[in-house]
Amino acid sequence: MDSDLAPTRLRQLPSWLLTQNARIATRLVSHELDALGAHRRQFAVLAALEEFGPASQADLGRRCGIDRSDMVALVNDLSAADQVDRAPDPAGGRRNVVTITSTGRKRLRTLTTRLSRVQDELLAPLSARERTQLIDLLQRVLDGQSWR
Amino acid sequence: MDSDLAPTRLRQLPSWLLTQNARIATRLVSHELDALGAHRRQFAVLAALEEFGPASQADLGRRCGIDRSDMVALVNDLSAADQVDRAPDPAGGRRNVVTITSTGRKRLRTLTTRLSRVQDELLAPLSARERTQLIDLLQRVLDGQSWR
DNA sequence: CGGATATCAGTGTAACTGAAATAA
DNA sequence: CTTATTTCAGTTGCACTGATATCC
Repeated sequence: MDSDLAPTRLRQLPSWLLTQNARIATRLVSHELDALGAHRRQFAVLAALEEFGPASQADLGRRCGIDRSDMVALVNDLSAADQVDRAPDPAGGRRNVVTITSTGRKRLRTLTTRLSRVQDELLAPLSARERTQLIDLLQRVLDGQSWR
Repeated sequence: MDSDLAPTRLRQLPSWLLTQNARIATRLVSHELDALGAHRRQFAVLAALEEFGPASQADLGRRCGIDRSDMVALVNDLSAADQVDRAPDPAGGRRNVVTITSTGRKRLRTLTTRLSRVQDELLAPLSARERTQLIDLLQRVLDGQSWR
């Protein structure tokens, strides 16, 4: 695809621009992570665990924008790779407590550096000032949406 | 999800912001189009046909960022709904010529007004000036990528 | 009884891969 | 033979729905 060949109606439609940008971002990121056998959502979960400490699967889902029902398999995989521990919450309930392991922290560090390289590639057309501007605008659009 | 609860590592990661914004944009758009039995990519194809005139399926794919192999079923559906005509190119080759019909133009007009309402909803947190800024930044990031 | 959670089964869409067939 | 196109078959990741089970 050559996006400069796209119809004006699409090129000026925010929802289309967002999905197309997301598409190329996903492609760049996935390709980068492929070499490590890692997935985008695993990074999100590990980042949430490191920043906020142990959490339930439902919390992780809310924080990362991942459905709780998808979180099950996600935590299964991370747990199988010893990047997180999953244990029933001693406080009771059905709740699990998911904790990042030292292996998980190491993995997170690796993924972080890899991903930051990809961001540079993705945002190459923009100046540093424009990049922070874009980040700010995207955060505000996202924060403006309430759902469920 | 409450995006303001997301880890800093995610909230400042452009690729994550793009995919999350794309997700909510897709949800808003799809929900709006559901009532009409329409799909997002149908709008893209119709828009391309109206702006550039009859085109091959491969051209449509390049213009709209849709894989040629997915374009087959897409044109099948549009054709079944009499929104486009598909005929072998008299110039020869395997190429088809896809043409928008008057039904298709009417459909495109309906979809356009519906979609512009959704954009307002999506970009509600931004001023008019910020919206054009966002559009500009997204266009430039997209244009900066060359692939295949 | 709610209310929150975890889990499972299944669906739909989009994006993509790879190969075959067609025709200049 | 090369190239572009259309088409088909299949895979993957992701988002989502709905139901069930568990626990306070």
